[in-house]
Amino acid sequence: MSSTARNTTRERLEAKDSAILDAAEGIFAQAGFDGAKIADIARAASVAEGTVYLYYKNKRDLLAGVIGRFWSQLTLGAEAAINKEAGTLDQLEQFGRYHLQSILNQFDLVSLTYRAQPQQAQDLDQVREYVKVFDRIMKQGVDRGELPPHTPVGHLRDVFFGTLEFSSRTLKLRGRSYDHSVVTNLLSLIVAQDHVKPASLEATTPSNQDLMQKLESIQRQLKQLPSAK
Amino acid sequence: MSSTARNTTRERLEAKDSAILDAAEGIFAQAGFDGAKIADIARAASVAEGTVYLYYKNKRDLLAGVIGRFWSQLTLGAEAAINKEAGTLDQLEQFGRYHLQSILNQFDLVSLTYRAQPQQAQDLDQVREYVKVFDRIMKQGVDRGELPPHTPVGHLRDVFFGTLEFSSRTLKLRGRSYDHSVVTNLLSLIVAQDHVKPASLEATTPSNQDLMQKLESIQRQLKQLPSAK
DNA sequence: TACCAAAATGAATTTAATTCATTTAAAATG
DNA sequence: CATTTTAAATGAATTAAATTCATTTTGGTA
Repeated sequence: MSSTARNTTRERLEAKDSAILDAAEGIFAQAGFDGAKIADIARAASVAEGTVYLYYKNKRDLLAGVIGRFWSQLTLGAEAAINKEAGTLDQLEQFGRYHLQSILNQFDLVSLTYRAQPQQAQDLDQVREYVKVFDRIMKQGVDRGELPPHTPVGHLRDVFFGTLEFSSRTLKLRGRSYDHSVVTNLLSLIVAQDHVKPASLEATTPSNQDLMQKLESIQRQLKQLPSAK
Repeated sequence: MSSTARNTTRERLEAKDSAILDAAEGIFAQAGFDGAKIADIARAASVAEGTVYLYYKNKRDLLAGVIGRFWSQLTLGAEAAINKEAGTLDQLEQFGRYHLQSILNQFDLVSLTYRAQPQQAQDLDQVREYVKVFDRIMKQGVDRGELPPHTPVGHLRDVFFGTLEFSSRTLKLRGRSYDHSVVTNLLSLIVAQDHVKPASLEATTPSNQDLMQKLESIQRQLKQLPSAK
């Protein structure tokens, strides 16, 4: 068995796998999970029904394959859409725009995401990877001093993704398309949050050190103003 | 046919409908939509399989019945949990607590909500009713002058429900229970935005906290000035 | 009590996922 | 290059579960 032969074999198999995923993605998106028939998917992929089961254990697993690939691609797209040189706020805005646009354009696939994961189990790995894009932006913001060290990233992550997903549903429901004001509003909310300390509404009195940190943060932002596009 | 007889008949039918819904709720919550078998539900409700179909057109319709009843009850509970005399911020906090607690306690049923509604169709009526609880609080806030007239209720609604739902998933995922800080953080986000003014504000000598707020206000303005994209 | 219509039943039907004995194609062997 | 071995593909048969429907039972009415 030459390594060349092995490679072409693997490629052939991967091409077939891809064809099955393509077919499944189309049928799932168009007909929904229950409406999609394995027979239709097999026909669209030009394979026999049984062949689908050589690549995926069952229908749910096939959906997981489709959804996993979808979120992987979304992660790549997000990383391409974010300017690594930009400030935290700009990066958040870029990501927010990209995210909202994507989940609106592929609304059906996003909805199917919830069908891919059994009950209250953990997210698909690929979704977790996607979420990390947000975490990285925030972490960098903290490291750079653009966000306070105690920024509640976990909370803000739920605010960010929760708000955008619910907004996308609202837009779909009303038959409306992408609306940048959704992202703008969300960001202004998070920006205003900038100062909130972890626990309570009655924030502790800022110390002189806090004031100094804040002033330094402002100073850094002022320096970025002219250059920042 | 006397009206008494008609009533008892109707009551008997409603009791059976209720028994079917109870059984279905239990089985659906425990086994998920796909895992739930009509045969099991029928047995749990002490009726024949065919009888279920006299009350509900099909399995999906039965789920819609279960979910609809669930959200109706949630609406009643929410209205009971909110003190009509309290200020807008307090009411929001009461509703936020109630909502997060409820969706955590009944996580399975909430998850099933997405199965009850076909694809990108409109929400179940009962879910819409529930959402109106939020709208009413906000509208009252505007009417009372506790919120500015231009308060973007639609946006804030998506922030509110989106954040709480994603937070509930995060808590479940981590095996954690109700955490009040989620609600507190969400409210502080909305408050910091200057959309909501806390009820009592005492005019005092400017504290460090006041200075901090002023600086942040300046910071927000700076960020919006020239570039901002 | 006898009758009728509504309600209930569960066996039969239907639909679609999944399996598996068989065939076909590809790779290794000599 | 012919032969053997192994992997991949096929699609008819099986299985599981939703849904239907001919038949029976029940409750109300005259």
